[in-house]
Amino acid sequence: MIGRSHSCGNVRESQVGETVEVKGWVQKRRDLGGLIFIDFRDRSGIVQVVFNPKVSKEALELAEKVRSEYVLAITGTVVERAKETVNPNLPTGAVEIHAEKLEILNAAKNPPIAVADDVEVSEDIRLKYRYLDLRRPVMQETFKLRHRTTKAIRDFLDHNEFLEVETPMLTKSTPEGARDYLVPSRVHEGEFYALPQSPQLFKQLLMVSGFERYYQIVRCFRDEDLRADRQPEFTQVDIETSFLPKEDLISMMEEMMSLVLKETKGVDLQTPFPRMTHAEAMSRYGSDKPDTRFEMEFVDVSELVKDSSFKVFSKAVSSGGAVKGINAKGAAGNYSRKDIDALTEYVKTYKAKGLAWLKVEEEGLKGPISKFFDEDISAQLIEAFDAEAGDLLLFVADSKSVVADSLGSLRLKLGRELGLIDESKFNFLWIMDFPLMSYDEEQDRYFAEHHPFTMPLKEDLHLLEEEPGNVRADAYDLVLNGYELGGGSQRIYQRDIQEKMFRALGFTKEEAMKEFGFLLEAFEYGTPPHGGIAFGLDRLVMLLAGRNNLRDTIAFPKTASASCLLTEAPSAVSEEQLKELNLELRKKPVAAEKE
RNA sequence: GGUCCUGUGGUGUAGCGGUUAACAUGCCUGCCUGUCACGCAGGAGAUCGCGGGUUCGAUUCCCGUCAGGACCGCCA
Repeated sequence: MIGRSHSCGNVRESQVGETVEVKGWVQKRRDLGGLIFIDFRDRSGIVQVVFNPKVSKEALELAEKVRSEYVLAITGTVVERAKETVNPNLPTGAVEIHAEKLEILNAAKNPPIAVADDVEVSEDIRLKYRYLDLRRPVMQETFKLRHRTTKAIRDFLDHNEFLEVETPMLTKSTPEGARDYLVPSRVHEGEFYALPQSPQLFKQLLMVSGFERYYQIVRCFRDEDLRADRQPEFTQVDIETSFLPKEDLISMMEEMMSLVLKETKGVDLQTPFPRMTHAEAMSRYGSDKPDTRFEMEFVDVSELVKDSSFKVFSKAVSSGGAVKGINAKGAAGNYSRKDIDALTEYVKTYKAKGLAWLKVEEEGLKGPISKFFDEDISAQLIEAFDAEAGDLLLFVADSKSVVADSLGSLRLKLGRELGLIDESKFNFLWIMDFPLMSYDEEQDRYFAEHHPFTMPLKEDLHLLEEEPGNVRADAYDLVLNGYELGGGSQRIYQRDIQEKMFRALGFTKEEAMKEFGFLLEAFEYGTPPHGGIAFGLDRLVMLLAGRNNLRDTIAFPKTASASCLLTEAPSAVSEEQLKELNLELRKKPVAAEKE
C-alpha cells in the first residue's frame, strides 16, 4: 500500500498493537459527546475508528468537525474490541483503530446521494452524480466483477494464442445494419467518418493479414433507440479465428464462458452447452433467445382447431397463420377475468388481436370459448397441454410472427409473475442455423439476418440465387437466460460467393464495389477460411451481477434518450466549430434557442 | 415515430378542488464516554418540473411541454 499502511477493510486481529495509517472517506460519524466513532471507508471496506480524549484530545476535537464523505488520513493503533462491543456485521468488526492523529484531507458538501446500498435514489439523480453513485459498495462490487470477467477472458484468450489488436474508431459508414454515429471530417469537406458498429470488416481483414487468432475488448456504437439492455455505446468481446472449424470454436467459447463463471461466480458449467435450431426455438418459445430456466413451452393446436366453429381460430389457420397456446400451470386461481384482460392488453402491444383462454376444471374446460369445443376436441386439448385442474390455457391465433412475438413475450411475463424462474441458474444455449436473410416487404428486398459476410450452410448454398429466403446461415448465437449474449458465424472467404450474396441482397455490382470493394479485393490475395464471434460484455456482466439493466454495469452510461446527465452531452457547438467542419444546421438546436 | 408510468423540502415518499402541504431520512444547533440504523431536545429547509386552460379558487382536474424510466417500432 503506497501512501498508507493498511486498507480499511483488511484490518484484522493479527494487526492488534500495530500503528497504522489509513486514508479514505467518512461513511458515518457517531458523536457521543466525549467520544466519537467514525465508520471509515476505502475501496476495500469499512473499519471503525475511535476518537478518545485519553488517546488524543486534539484528534477528538478535529473529529467533531468531520462530516459524511470527508476525506481523512488517520494514524492510530489497532486495538481488539471488548467482547460486548464486537460488531459481527463487519469483517473488521472484532477490531478498531484508536486514532492518535487526524488530518482532514478534504471536506465534502452534504451529498445528494447517501453512499449506501439500501438507499433508493431516482435514476436521473444517480446519473447526474454518477461519481457518488459509484462509491456505493454494490456498484464497486459490480465493477470488480466486470474486471474479473475481462481478466478471465483475457487470460483465457492469451493462453489460447489470441492476439489483441486494436482497430479504428474512425471508419467508413456502411449501408447495412444499424444507423451509424457520424463524425464530420474537417479536412475532407462534406465527408464523414462513422464510429464502428463493430470491428467486423477489420477483424476479417486481420485474418487475411495472417493473424489467425484475434481478439479485442472494444467499444461499439449504434445510433438506435435504447432499451434497458441496450446502450448507444457498448463493449464487445470480439473474436475471430482462421482455419478453426466451427465446432472447435464453439467448444473453445464454452470453455471460456466456463472459466468466466468459475472465476466470477464459482459456478461449474456443464459442457457442451445445449443447442437448438433457430426454427425449433421459434416454434417452442416464439423467440430466437429463449429463456430456458422454465418450461411453459408453446403447444401448436392449429391442426386441432382448424375446423373449429370458433372463427378466430379456424380463420387464423386457413389464412396461413397458426393457433398456439401456453399452459400456465396451476394459475387459473391467480388470474381473474380482469387480470386476463390485462394480459390481453399486454399481447396487443405485440400486434395480437386478442387472447383466448380456458380454465381447466375437474369437469373439463371452462371459459367463454369452451362452448366451441366438443368433448372430443376438449379432451385432445387437455392432452396436448398435459393439463390438469387449476391450469390456465392461453391462446393466440394470428400470423406466425405475431403468435411468436406475442405469446413469447407473454410466456416471459407469466414466468416472472408466477415465480417460475430460478434466478440462481445460468442457462447457456446455442441457437444454430439462423436464416441467412429475410425479406422486407416495405423495401421489397432481402436483408442479412446476421451481416452480409455470413457463410451460407454448405447444403443450402445452391439455393442462394433462387430461394434466398430459405438459405440457412452457418451462424450461431449464444443465449444466456433469455438474453442474446453474442453471435458469430463462419465467414464467406471466396469472392464469388460474396458477390452472389451481395446480389441476393439487391446490391448492383457497382454498389457492392463502392461499399465493400476493399474487402472483395482483399479476398483475392489469399484469404484463409475464417469465422468468429462477438459477445456483449455489458450484458454478460449484467447477468453475472443479477441485474436487469445495462446502466448498472457501465461506469458512465447514457439515459434512454442517449444523453449523459453528468456531462450534459450531447450539446450544441459554436458557430466557429461548425464553420471549420463546413457544416450548417438546418434548424438551430433547441438548447441554443433558449439562450 | 408511438404507447404507458413517474415528477411534491437535499433524498425517498404521503396527500388533497380551499391544508399552517404531512412522514421518514439527511442537514444545522445543543446535550451525551462504547456507539455501530447511537440516543435525547430544538431548528432550518418546498414558487408541489415548466407553460397554458377549466374554476370564485389548481400542487390536486384537462391540454401542451420538458426530464427520467419501461415497452412497441427500430436495433442483432
